[in-house]
Amino acid sequence: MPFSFTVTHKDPNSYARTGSYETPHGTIETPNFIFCGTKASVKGLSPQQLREAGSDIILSNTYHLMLSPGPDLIAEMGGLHKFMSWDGPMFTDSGGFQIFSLGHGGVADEIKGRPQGHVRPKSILKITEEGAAFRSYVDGKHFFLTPESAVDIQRKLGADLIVQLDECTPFHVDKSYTEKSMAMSMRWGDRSLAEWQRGDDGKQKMYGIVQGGVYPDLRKESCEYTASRDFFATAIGGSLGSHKEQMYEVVAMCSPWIHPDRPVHLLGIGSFIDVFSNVRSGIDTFDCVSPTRIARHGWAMVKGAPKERMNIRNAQYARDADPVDATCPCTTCKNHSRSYIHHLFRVGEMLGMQLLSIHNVATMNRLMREVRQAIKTNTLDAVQKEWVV
RNA sequence: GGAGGGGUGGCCGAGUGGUCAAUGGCAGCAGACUGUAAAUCUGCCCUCUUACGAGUUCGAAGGUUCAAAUCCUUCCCCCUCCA
Repeated sequence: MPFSFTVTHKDPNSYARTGSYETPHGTIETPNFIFCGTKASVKGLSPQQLREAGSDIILSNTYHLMLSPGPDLIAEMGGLHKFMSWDGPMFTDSGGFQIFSLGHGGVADEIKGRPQGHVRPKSILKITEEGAAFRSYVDGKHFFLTPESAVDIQRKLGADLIVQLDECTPFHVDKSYTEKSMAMSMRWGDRSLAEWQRGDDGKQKMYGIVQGGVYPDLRKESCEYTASRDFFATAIGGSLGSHKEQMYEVVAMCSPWIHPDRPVHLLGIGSFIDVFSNVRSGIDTFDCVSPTRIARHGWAMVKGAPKERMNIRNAQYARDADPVDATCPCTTCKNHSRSYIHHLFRVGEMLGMQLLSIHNVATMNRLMREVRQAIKTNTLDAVQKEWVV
């Protein structure tokens, strides 16, 4: 049996749990973190470096790979695992997030009403019942992504875990739009599932996505929908609110209604505090661009630091001979000083971004290891205090 | 010796009578970033002030003018070309 999910321990006081998640490319322990390699690359890191930093599973994106190099090319090259030389478990996102982000900007832009003035041409053209029409930001060519084509592309990419197409609903829409959008995502879910079942070769399993914005009744309805269908796993998506507390509420309002035997993924979330909070709502896997993105922007994630991190570009680190985090076992912290990495950022050497990416990836992996251990030993509160001040 | 060009805020470099505390870029100081169109973006960046605002600036010193970085005079310093 190439796929299975087994809950190995349940926290008596919350929905928190540990699990063992088996895929054709290996078994991972949960809760775990899935690193974003959107365009078949976790930016700045080789698969070997990811492994060395303790990573178990990575993710790639249907939309971006559809534009370039195209699913047929990847299939011709032996599939995404072989193409990018990652032999572990792999997840692909469906492109649902791009329906949102290419139409509305990023999460922060959308929630804050896009105050930064930085207008990009919209590259999403139209969303209809049939699917979403895009104009490629690469060459302007038109693409039409449907639930069926999203599954077909993901089949050609060949990740272990794939996702139904959904519309990632923005925050700034009213309830009736959110409800209509959710209903369409459900129909897209059925179509995705039908297309997946039609070509099922036993090598992939599919996630259904919970939508419903910040509304408890809609979230419940969406959870019940995914649970009633033959998805292997559940992902929580869509607008999770305008601030962290609201996000935790939205995830928590799903917990009672999500299929309890299936793995649960929370899409796009990944700070320390977010992991602790959402694990208690039963989240088994997370993914987030933040660890690798903020690394490229000079931020090191640090256990127990104020705001969970330090800005290595700050002048105070120019002559600091200590490692980024003396308690961190990663190769960056074992071999390099804050002073050196600060210097690399100052002069724009890409090694700086790479060293911090290694550190942040290793730190997320350490976090997840400690969270798993904490759940098993019922010490989640104490471990959280070590990580989040 | 002759002819010409130029000296602007840490650097490069606009501006050639008022809308100039002075465009830009770089450097500097901070910040944002959550299913990645992100090695991106934002703010600050003479002094004092939270801000309003005030005070000193455009090689130096005088002068013309209601008003000068911009015009005139002298001086100092740099560069190019011809000898």
